[in-house]
Amino acid sequence: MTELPKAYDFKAAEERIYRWWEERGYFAPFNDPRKPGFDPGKEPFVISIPPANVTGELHLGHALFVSMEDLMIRYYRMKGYSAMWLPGTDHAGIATQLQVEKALAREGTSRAALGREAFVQRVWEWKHKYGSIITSQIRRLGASCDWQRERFTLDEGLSRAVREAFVRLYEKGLIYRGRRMVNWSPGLGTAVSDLEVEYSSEPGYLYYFKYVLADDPAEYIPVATTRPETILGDTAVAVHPEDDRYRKYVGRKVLVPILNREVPVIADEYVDREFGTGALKITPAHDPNDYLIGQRFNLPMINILTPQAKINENGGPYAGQDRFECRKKLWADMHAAGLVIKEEPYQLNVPRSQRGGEIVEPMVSTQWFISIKPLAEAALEAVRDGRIRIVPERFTKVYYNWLENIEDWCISRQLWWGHRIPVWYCEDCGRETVSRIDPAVCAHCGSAAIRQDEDVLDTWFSSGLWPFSTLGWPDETPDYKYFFPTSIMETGYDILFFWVARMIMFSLEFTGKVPFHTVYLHGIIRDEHGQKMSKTKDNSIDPLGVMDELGTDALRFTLLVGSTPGNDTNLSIRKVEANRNFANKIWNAGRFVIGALNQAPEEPTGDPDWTLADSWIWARLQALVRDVDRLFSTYQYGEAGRQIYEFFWSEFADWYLEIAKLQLAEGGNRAYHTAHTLARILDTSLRLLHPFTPYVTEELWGHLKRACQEKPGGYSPAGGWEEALIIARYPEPRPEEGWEQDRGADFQLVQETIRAIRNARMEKKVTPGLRIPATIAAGARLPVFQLQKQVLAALAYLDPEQLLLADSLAEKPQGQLALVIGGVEVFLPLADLVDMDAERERLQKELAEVESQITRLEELLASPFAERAPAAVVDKERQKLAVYHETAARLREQLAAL
RNA sequence: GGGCGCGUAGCUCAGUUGGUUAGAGCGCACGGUUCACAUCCGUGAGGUCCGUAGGUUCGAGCCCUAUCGCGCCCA
Repeated sequence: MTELPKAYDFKAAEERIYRWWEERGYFAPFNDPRKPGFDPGKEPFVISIPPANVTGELHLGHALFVSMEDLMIRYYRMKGYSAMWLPGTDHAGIATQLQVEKALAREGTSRAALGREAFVQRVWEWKHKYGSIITSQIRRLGASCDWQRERFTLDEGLSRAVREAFVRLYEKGLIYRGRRMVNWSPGLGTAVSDLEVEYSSEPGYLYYFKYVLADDPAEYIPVATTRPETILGDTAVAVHPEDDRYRKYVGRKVLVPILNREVPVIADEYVDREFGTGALKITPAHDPNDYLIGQRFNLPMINILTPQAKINENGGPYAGQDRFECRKKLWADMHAAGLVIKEEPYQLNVPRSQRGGEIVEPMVSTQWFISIKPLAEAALEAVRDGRIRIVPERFTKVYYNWLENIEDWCISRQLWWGHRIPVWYCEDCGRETVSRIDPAVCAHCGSAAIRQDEDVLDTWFSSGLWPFSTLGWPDETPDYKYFFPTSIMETGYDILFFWVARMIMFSLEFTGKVPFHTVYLHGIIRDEHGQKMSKTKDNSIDPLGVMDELGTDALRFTLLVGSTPGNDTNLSIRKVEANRNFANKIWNAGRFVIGALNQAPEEPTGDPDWTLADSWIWARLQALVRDVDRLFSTYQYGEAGRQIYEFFWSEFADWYLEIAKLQLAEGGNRAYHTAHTLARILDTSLRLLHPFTPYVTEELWGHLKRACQEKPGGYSPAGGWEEALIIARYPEPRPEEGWEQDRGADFQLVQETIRAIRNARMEKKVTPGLRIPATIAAGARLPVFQLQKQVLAALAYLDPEQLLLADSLAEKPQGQLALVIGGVEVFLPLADLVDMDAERERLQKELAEVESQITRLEELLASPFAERAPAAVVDKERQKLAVYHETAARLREQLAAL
């Protein structure tokens, strides 16, 4: 028999429990294809973790997805599935490379100085040193991942998968290298994909200037631009073919300002006559739309920028200047040359790099691309035909929309950290060798003078293979055969395109299967007032600090219960505090139950004779189990958590525990069966709660189990105790037995009576703790009240000696406070406290309220409602009306008696 | 320009397939040293029916239309 501490000490418990779970092997699937006795017929439940950046640090986004996925995996594990949650990290090409470069800069050296090989070596060292920080932080959240199966995108196996995928796509002609417009990040010195660019609305200017006709210096076409420096790369001026203002110029030449290069005036439908001057300068090398027009008209592309976004030799006098410096200088020179018309303030749509936020330049560059349309088609079909379901459903539309309008994906990055592109160029014959294993010679001419492409692949390319590459693909490993396709992909809606869509495309392409049957999308965590958390706003919450302060369970429960599918969640410390209190509530209710068990009789002395409270709490528990089951099956995890919370605190702790105290005090058979009920309700509650708050429930469950086992008298559940709560069976719903409604109604009446008396005591300022007399006229409910006399007396603070129960009273007690609860009347002799006038007023007010309800219901029942609505609904209203009638009658009697 | 979400108590949010004048936590007011818990217990106030206006229906916070405000995604 151990004394539990008064408050739940999560600090002492969490680490110990986590270690114990892991050591005992509970995180591994119980049915493991790598182990003897494996049964391929048992259904697995599998989640692959969204890989965290290997150099990242835990933030609330991690905390949310880890909590969600752990909730799912624990639930299905307890439901008896062979649950497997595969953890891992990705190499986060840009982020990691930047971190290491920063470190190098502090040491006074640089990537360039080190050279490629040494640099990559350095990054690996970095990874080995810091790479486990994020995973250890994920562990702190209680994540029951199968760490034996942990993967990293640059692992040998996953690298092989990347290689295989690349080669297959290349051989199918779906990967190509080309000179095309890409988004260029000057600071990073690499191309980025369309998705990695964010557009922000910022104030700027629209610059109006003159494009002078080559053959007539007196004439000009007015043109407007937001980026004057791109004038240097102009190769045409375009106007709308039906624009009368400019039609006459089409086919003639104009002079590029300052450079005086001759460029044609062309006519194209694309030009918006309303915008600016209605004439458009065309810079095919530095604007995506101009690029398309350039191709249509076969215009030359003049690149004016270096990779660092300085003006190159094509910029004439401006060569060597930074892009923004050039903007100013060029414009000043045009001013001086009389070419400027005006500037006006204009709201720009500035493309910025998702990482770092610098302005991205559209630039023509040679890169590798995937022809994505054929893959997209298959991915669309998989969702359309229901093989994959997206939760919440509205995101399917977003998914369709993106895939239907998808552009080829630029997959090469000018970085060193990542999967190097497996293409070798021959210096002799000039052709490409693409190979699964590094070639020694050119596949075409046999020359040894080959060199590998310098670039690496977009990190998302390897992430796209994640659900199957982590299971051994391209090999048909036992893991792959059993665990793939996985079950649910749980992640944020912000990476639906980046990751989810690409996994689906790749999986269908390479494995022929969908990677998962369900996509569950969660939202973003914001601060208390819905603001996005950011370092600059100083409103971010550090999950590690919260866990230190308030416990992991509190944080998890807050995130889980506070979020609904697909919606953002506002988090505040106050909420976490409230849930820390909940964890403590669980703990203390558990302490009470365990204490009760310790003192309870060893053996029953007879069959159970269930009290009203016993029946009620049991019925409520079973209803809860049914609700939770239903809610889990529809992904309403938050609602499930709320309902368990509500049950545990407001019903079990607030009511049943209080009544149990009385029942335990009776001793004997009643005490035995009460303790038994307490144990069963607590056990079931802990099971229900475990996926939400794993630590406190596991800890307490262990104590409960021990306390039960110390008693020989059968306090344990029918099926016996499992080793640990994490692998215990989740409560299964069972149908109602028929008695629940009536017993529930009886108990509710008792509750209402107690509340009414408490309220009256409060209003009349009766000394707390003073036991007062009472008379109750319960009518037909008399038997219920007779049985509940003790409960009533205890919870409403009545004097049991002076608690009179009757079905009706021949004469109303005089000068007493009278309460009406349905057909039940309660009289409290608070003579010196009762002001008759005030009483009359109170009763009249109550009566008026009840009468208005009666009128409302009578009208309702006289309306078409009575015939049109289902009988059960009508019946419910009729019963309500009957109760109101009774209440009104009692109130009138009392008024008359005053 | 297209699409989506949100707008419910002072604050932050829940609200099963529409069933009948809505709930929680925090906050607030008042009262509590009852042997599980002050990280607590009890009582209460607070929404003139759920942004606004219409509509469908016997019945709408939940469905439809329009409109206002806030936010997001895509172009």
